[in-house]
Amino acid sequence: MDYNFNDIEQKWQAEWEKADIYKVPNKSDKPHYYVLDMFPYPSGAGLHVGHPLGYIASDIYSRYKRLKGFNVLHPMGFDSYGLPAEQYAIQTGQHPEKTTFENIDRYISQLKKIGFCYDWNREVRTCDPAFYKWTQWAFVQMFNSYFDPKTQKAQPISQLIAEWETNDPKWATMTEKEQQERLMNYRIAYLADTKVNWCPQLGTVLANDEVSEGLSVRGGYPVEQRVMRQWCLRVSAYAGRLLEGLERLDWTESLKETQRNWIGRSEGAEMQFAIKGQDEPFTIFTTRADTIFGVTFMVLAPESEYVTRVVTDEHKAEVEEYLAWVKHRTERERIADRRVTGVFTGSYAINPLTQGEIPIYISDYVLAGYGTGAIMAVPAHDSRDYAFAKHFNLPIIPLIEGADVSEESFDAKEGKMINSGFLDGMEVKEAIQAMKEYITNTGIGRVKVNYRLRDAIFSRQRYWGEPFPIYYKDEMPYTVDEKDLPLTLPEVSDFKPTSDGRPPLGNAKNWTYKGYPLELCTMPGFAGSSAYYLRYMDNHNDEALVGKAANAYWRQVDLYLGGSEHATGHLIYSRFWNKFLYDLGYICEDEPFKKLINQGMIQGRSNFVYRYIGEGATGNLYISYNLIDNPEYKDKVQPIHVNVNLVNNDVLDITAFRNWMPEFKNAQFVFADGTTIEDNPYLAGPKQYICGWAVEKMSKSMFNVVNPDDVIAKFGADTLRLYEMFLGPLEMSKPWDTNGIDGVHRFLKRLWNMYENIVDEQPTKEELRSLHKLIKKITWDIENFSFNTSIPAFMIAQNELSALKCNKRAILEQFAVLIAPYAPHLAEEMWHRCGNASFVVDAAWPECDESYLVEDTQKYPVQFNGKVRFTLECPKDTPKEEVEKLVMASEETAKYLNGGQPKRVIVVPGRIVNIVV
RNA sequence: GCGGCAUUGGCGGAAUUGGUAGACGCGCCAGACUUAGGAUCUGGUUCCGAGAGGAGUGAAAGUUCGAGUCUUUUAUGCCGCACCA
Repeated sequence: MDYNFNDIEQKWQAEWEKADIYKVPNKSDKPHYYVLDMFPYPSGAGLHVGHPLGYIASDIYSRYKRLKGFNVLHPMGFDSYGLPAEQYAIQTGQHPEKTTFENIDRYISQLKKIGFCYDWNREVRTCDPAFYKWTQWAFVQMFNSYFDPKTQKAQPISQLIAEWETNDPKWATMTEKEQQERLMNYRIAYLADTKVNWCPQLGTVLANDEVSEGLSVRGGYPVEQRVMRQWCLRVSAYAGRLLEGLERLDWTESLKETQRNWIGRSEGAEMQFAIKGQDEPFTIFTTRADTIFGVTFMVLAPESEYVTRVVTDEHKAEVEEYLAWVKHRTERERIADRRVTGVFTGSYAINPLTQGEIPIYISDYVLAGYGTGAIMAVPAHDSRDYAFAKHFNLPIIPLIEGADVSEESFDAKEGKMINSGFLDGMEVKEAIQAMKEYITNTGIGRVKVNYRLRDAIFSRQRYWGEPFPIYYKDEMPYTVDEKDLPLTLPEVSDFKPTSDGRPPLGNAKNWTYKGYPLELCTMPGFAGSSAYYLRYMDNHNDEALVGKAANAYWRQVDLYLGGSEHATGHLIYSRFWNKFLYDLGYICEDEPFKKLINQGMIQGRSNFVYRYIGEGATGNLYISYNLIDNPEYKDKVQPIHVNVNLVNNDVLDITAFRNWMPEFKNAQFVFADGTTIEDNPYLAGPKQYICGWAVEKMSKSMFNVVNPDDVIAKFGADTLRLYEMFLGPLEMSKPWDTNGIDGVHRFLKRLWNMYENIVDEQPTKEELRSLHKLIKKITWDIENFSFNTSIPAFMIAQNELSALKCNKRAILEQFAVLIAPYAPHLAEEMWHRCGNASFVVDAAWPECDESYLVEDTQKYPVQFNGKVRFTLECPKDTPKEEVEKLVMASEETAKYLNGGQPKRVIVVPGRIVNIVV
């Protein structure tokens, strides 16, 4: 009986679709469970074999949960607004909607072939007006809300207005524009002049997580700093809650740590320093208030608002020159070039404790966006201050006993304080505490918590994104009425910016609302992905993002699977977005994703041929990998990537290679045996050309991309699913190596062959033991997301049952259920072969009966000094003392004791015996 | 610099509470069937050694009757953050 995976898979996929068996109701007596995959951005290249890894794992889990009696929500959709489609549109003139939809269609067809149990009735697309209506709606809510620091919650901004109307006489006297400007300082979605990452090549600003080392993540173009008026989301207000919420999440420690770093909480103090000759003091932030006796200068960020106040006339020219120089530097230059730079302002601050005068400098090592943009410099105990002090010859006062600061600063928070007035003799930690109390009591400062997390810049000067539901009246923004949402993306004559530099929406006709101009920017990629998981719960609801009942039923994502590259972007933004909706009472859970697993990256496994470039090279001769270290070829070959699809088990398909590209048409080879003559390939094997290999990123340019469609055509979706899991632990990154796939494919064939003549006989004890061992193992594996170890367990069980010539329905039927999450098509066929008319998806997960696992005898490995010498078999539940007697009486023991006496005999019941000699 | 994760045969990896290291698969070797094999089946395959035996989980030390697993030090690789005061 042939394993005709093609027929089996197509047949069942059609049956499932016909019966709509993956449709999930929003109401059920069953317990609910929500399994979510991070939805993909449908790129033009289609899926490669790395993409479905997480989808397969979550599919196994979903199917398992369903078999366990849960109502499982397992949806899929598409993150379909974004830069690549628009860049492509600019290059080709094709509408991004067209290419996006084509890509989505391709993704869907690829995904469907793999046999996932997605409820496609729930599909969402972020570029669909019915979806982005709710993205815009959420933005309007953010515009109309403020963050109340007392309750640490978002509140309607009407409350703030009401309070000002009653308690702030100034409010009534303000013009509408002034009122709007004031409100703008409170709104959760607000307009502000901010320093942004401007990417000239992309023609847009980018969020911090979209920039890496001064280059755009998408495209790798240079990014520069610019001040622009932008929409921002007050994410930073939620910093404390975002940090604290991590405690309650079942995420990996490394991911939580990444988020903690990104949020960057630091506890310190704000302190006021008087400026000599001025009335108004200025404020600095420090985590080391204890070092105030060692302050020898102050530093302001170049963009600090204090700068104009402290610059004296004599230093004005010099300062302006420095500020101009700083301004022209790009982020990239600053990162690359960390020379100490700075300029003296001419002013002096007064140390509030010593009353000493300390010079005020400006330097770009102090960041305007963090703390107050001003610091007190303690060169002895901060390496950055130290470098600055050395450069400008400023004094360095050590504050910790025994610290040698002649060569470098002593940054550690340990040791006894010296030169520090009333702090002398204290440990650093005590001193920090004492100083905090001192500044609080004397009023020269206050204890303050600072976060590194910045507000999210939310404007993009692009076309292919959600339009802002905002229009401008008297230059102030107002929201489009909710009844008029969605505000649909208009057609434009050109996807590029307008000739006068306005964003592409400037090319749209009649882009107005109530006669006023609409916002020209669109929202960033993360807008649509920030609440999509809520929309799946109730995606056909026209009245709300998610209906109360649906949300109360599903509550939150129980299991979220995706790549770790979203640790600081998407996973921060959606937590923020979720908390905001929670505050306003639209949803019932404060955190969106209860448990989160990052699947590892699948790397490519590249293959190489070695072109001979030594003496007399024709450029047409290729040396087999096993020979390249021979003296005659060593250092005379050049590795060339070869398409991995032309290679099998590292053996090159010569004909396919010659046909691959014109330059290889006449390729000649030195084969593995050292000869160049191509003999009849049917004769005596090794006329083979062996390719070298390396693990690299999976990419087109390395010719190591493997398409799941090809794998499915050759081996079937079930083999693909099993093999992806078999590769290794889900969370590890690992290379895709098609070589091993035969093993699992053969296993499925052998399994399939067991279902030929099924009989209704009573299973034997051995058969039941095999089955129940398997039930126990697979259940444990799935519960613990250890999918890779299930495949060997199936193989072992199949081997055992096949050795027992098992063809009993009672066993084979259960086996089919167990393997159904992994290989759903084959399992369905096997299930039906056992005589079932229902779908295996609706079967019940088998329960392990431990009584079948009990063995009659117990094997004890017997160790001598920790080394196993032999095993002793004795009846089950032999008492400890009895086991010891049996061991000591054994001939083998006498042999290894060699006449000596054991010092000690350790018997661990049910486990092992160790004899110490 | 800070933080997280990893390191086990030729390769991917297994070992779930400290208890027989190398399961399972690939590859390789031998055999069977075969005109043929990139098909199928059987056996072998950590290293050294003919064997008895010895060594062995990146390295070093420690705890223990017993360590891949626990502790300390250290090396290498991957990932994240990084002038955040």
